[in-house]
Amino acid sequence: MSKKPQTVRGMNDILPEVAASWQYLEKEVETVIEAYGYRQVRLPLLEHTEVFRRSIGEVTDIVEKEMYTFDDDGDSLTLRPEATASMVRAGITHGLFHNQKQKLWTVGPMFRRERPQAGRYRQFHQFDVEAMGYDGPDVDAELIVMSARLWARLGIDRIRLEINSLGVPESRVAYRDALVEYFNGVKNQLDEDSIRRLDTNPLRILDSKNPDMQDVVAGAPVMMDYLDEASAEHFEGLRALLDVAGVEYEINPRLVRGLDYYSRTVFEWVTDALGAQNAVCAGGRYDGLIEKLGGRPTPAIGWAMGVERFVALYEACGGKIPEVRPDVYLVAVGEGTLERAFALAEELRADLDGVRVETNLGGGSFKSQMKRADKSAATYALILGEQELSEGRIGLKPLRGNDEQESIALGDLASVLKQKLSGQGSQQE
RNA sequence: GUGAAUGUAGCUUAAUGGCAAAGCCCCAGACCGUGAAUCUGGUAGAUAUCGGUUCGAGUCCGAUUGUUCACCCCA
Repeated sequence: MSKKPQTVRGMNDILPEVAASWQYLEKEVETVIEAYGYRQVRLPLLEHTEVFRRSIGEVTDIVEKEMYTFDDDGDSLTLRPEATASMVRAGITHGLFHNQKQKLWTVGPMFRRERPQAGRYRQFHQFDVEAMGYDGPDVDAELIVMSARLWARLGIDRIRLEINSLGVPESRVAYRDALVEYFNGVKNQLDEDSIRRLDTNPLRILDSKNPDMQDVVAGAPVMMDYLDEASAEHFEGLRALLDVAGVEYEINPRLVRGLDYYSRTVFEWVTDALGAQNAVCAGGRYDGLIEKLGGRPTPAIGWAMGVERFVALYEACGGKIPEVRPDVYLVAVGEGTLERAFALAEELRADLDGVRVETNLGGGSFKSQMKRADKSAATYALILGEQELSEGRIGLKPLRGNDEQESIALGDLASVLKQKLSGQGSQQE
């Protein structure tokens, strides 16, 4: 055990069984996202540290203590802790926002140096969807509806939507001041964390889970009362569209996000199925970010979904992953059969596109080859022995039913298989 | 980052401080050219790591490390 190398803390190997779940679910997500006209981009994992400092915010936990940052010959580089900043940077770099709107998505690993826990890892994975150049609220609603469609499609029901509006920066500043004033007035009732946040991020005090704090929090001023008129109208527009789409939501006036760049619409899909890691998919509008990073003023909104949490939630909701198994397993025993079987397998793969043909590798007795065929869960075993070879035929044995083994002329094999496999589908439960 | 629990074969789990076990998995055979059932046999652990207490430590103590739970944070 001691000699076995270990993964770096908080980093996971995704082994075949789990990877199969990921593959299946990632494909589902892509199908939904692309149905809304979003196009995929693939971005570097490394950015100049400055990109994240300026977008996420200097005083956020992510920037202050969770980033993997290193010096690269005088350049400070950072493994991306989230995708939005990189997406915006890429758009600016390539002029994607010059009189253009963009609907983009990406998926991949993110890195945050947090203390690991189930559903929280130092390398984790996110789907990220961003719409730039749209000032909403129709696009706000569409992005939320898109995620709702995904849950519905996959039978994910232990999830609910919370929305809020943070207003424009000016109204947010006014609100923040009011909040600080209120909390300072009741400072003797605040817990240690909240007193600390008073200086750093007073909005987060609203998020406190400390039961002793609930009364204090309940009496705090509410963001909605500080919203500027345009933001309030925007929010009403979003609500109306969500109603039209039949998406249920809850207005959570205490919903704030941990990244500084958000403005107006923020939302979070939360679940009770994953313990403390209850946010599965969350996002919001960031109308000031593109300009802040050096682009033209461009409104934008997006969301990110944690793949690990998404997969866990799917399973918690009873979701199943379709098994992928071979269609045929080719057994070859006896003089000269290996060579013929090897060539035959290639012929089948060429003639029957997409059919999964597994050949027995490494020899073995007839019995052990048949055992492997059974264990592979293939639909059929193809049996090529000396007798079959001399007759130009091959045995086709169903492994998943009581049907008799058939003898097929080698020349007819491809067409017979094609018929049999299309008749019952190449995938079963 | 704070507090707590936990770590024994690939997996699941045994072992009053006294010889480290079992089931599953895997391999082979019983069975001749036919898988699954049954039976027989076989492979495999420096009990996470380092140190301490003890005649003797998987078991007790300390540190380290991984994982997990809550906080924190967030996807």
